[in-house]
Amino acid sequence: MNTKANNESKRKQIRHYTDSPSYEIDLTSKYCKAMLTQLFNRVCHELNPEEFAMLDTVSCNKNMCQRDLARLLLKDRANTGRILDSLEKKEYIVRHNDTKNNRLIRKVNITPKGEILLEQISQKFEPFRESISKIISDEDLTILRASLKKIRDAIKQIVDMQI
Amino acid sequence: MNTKANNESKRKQIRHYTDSPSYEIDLTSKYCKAMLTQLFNRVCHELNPEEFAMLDTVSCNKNMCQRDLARLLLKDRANTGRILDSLEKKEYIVRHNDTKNNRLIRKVNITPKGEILLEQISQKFEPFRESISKIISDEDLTILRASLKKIRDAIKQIVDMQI
DNA sequence: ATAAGATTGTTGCATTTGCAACATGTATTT
DNA sequence: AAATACATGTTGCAAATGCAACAATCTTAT
Repeated sequence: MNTKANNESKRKQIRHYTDSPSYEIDLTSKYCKAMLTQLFNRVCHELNPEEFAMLDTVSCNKNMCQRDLARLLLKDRANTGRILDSLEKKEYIVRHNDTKNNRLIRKVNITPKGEILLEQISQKFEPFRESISKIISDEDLTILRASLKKIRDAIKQIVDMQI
Repeated sequence: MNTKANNESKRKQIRHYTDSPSYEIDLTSKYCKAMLTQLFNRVCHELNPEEFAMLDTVSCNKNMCQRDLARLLLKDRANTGRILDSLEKKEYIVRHNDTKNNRLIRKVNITPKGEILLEQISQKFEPFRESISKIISDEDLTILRASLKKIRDAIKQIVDMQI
């Protein structure tokens, strides 16, 4: 084969990380995070974006234990517990002890107060959903989501998330 | 119009943040970061992923001042300076004082030692580039990148990044 | 001309995050 | 039965990050 010639040609033509999809995803994620931070600073003083994402996940997944929440959100158990502490203190969630495979766990559920807050915040997001639907077509959005999922699935098989 | 009936129907059907593209991008970015962290732990002890992204950006943008680098990488000036301190101490970059609009600035450039390291790391990334090209078609990758850029551009107009 | 404001980089501090160790209790193995 | 390994959640500490204040210098406004 042409491996040696290939290596020579590759040496000149570096593939930069900053041109990779991974980097663009990271960059875009930073933009999204900056937007969320500013939005919450202006509009919602009850939660920060991390607590909001956790509350939304709790709302979508009833009766889930902390570690499974951590796995969904890709956070470690320690910070998951701390965010839940904060949400519980503000009475947006409740925790109760339960068992899973005969092991003691803490299951989490959203309170009515939490549901109401989530609904209020969801309405404030409406303009952003609309603006995204204006700049990206439905078909492209479908492709975007599918591609992101493919990337996550591929990475899931390579690295161990050990949460 | 049907605004009131519309509101009623929306109240029941909450749009969850965890279903949004923004959330999926954030999640995927966490997967990518986890992969990078594990990869660097195994394979490269000279740099961490943040330093690597900075070095790659410096390599792609000769003679750039620190604040412009911060703007490209979406980091604040403080951390940009700290990462550059580390890279300079390891002799992968050099800084020299210069002026821009008659103001004193520090311009950054990669050293030959830095170029060599970057090339080595780039080659170790090859398997990942290949695996991504296997799971996502070229057309979908083009759409993915374009959509991400559209999202960044839209956010750029809404929020001030003040770096 | 003096004052106010802008640009660049650094420092210090508070918050967040990541990671390892621990406590507790359960399966599994020998 | 004892030992080992696993699952869940918590605690403590180190590292990373974000943010505001500062120093130095230049531009603009009054």
